[in-house]
Amino acid sequence: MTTVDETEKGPRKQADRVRDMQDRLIAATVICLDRYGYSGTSISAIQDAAGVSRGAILHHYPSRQELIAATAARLLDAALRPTQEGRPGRGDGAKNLEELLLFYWRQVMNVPEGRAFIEILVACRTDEALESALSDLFTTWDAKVAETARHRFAAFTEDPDDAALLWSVARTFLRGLIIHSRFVDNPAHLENMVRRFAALISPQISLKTRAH
Amino acid sequence: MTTVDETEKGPRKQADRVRDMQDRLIAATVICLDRYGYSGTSISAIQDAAGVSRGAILHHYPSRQELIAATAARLLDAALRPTQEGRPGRGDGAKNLEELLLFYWRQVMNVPEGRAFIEILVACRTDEALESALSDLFTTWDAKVAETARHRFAAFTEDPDDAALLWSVARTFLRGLIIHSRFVDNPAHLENMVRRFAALISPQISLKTRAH
DNA sequence: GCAGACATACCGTACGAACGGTTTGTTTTC
DNA sequence: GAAAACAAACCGTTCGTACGGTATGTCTGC
Repeated sequence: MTTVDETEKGPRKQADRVRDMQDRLIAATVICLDRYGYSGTSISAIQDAAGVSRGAILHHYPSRQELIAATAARLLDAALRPTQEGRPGRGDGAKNLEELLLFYWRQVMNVPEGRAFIEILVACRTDEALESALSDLFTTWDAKVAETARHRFAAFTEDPDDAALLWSVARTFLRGLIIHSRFVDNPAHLENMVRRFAALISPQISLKTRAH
Repeated sequence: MTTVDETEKGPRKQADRVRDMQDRLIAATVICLDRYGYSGTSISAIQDAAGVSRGAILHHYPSRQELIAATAARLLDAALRPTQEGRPGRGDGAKNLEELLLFYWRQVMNVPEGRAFIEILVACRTDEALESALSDLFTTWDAKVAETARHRFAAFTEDPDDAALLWSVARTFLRGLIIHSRFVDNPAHLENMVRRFAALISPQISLKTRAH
């Protein structure tokens, strides 16, 4: 009778409970990083945002740093997907580079997940322990994105790696744009900068038509 | 006899003492921001880096935040100068855009002052008080830089503001490159990205020959 | 020109708050 | 009933800030 699936509430399987709790914790961490920054993302803040007790957090992640690292891993994994498979009806699978960059700006970078990840990246620069815990993840992720870019984009130069290089330049620009927001009061101006950058890069790269 | 200027040591004038102390405090703050990040730049850390007492810091700057704000103001003021007047023999007054961007990357952005300023910018996103204390400074500084860019650069479009827009795009990219460093182990690759970006933007902009 | 009043720069300590992490206790699942 | 999941009280440390006291510089009246 315990194996009967109740759709009401209170998941009974332990594996589900663990997954749900960890999802809640990571989601709360993302929200805190976006709202309060890296230093403001204390265990107490995460506790309040997730609506759980202090012990629950430390049970799944023995230290604050491991929770942050797990959050970074999940964010990287999630950011990998819209590149590989265009999510239907969400704006990816754009026909030109301006549409694609605007999609990335609106749906990947300038969202809580993107801003939270930048907080982690900036913190890694001065946090030795966090950096060493994530550096391997970063390099492999970057290589994976480069490989995807090689398949998806075509550059007008002979160098096959140029498309990947240009795509990393584009991501770098979009990340810088998050920081540049402090100088600009009007969000529309930021999108104009995206469009201007797209105009810069468009003559040098072209979207491959989806083959499959 | 008190008006006789001694060049030996021990500044007697109080105004000199104040200036020297504030210089030391701001320099120490820059070092701490670069090394330990925003959250790690505590009063204790600044105290150790400057080699002064705790009370001396709080005397000149009644709170940690005001010291950070004063540091931001000084960094912005210092960053304004190499654009207006090419410092002799330091690499500015470059002949093409690639040289100029590499100069900015090596001598302005990827230095303790540049990295420290990014820490402040990122902190402003989530620190309401710091943001409101600096937002006016940021907008006026950005406008000043744009004005300088309008005079220094010439864009190949009819829009006179396009040069300023492109220059802000370039600065945004260089700032993003500081963050992108986490993904790259080889610093030479970062300079390659600068060169690739310079190649993107070079056909669209041209350096005005210094008239004066 | 100097003595005393005043203002400013600087120092050391103390206190409240918040943090990360541990320990102990309770509930749920198998 | 044993182990895992969760809750809550607790501890040591560190932070920012405030305050009392001291040294140094500056001004004023005679």
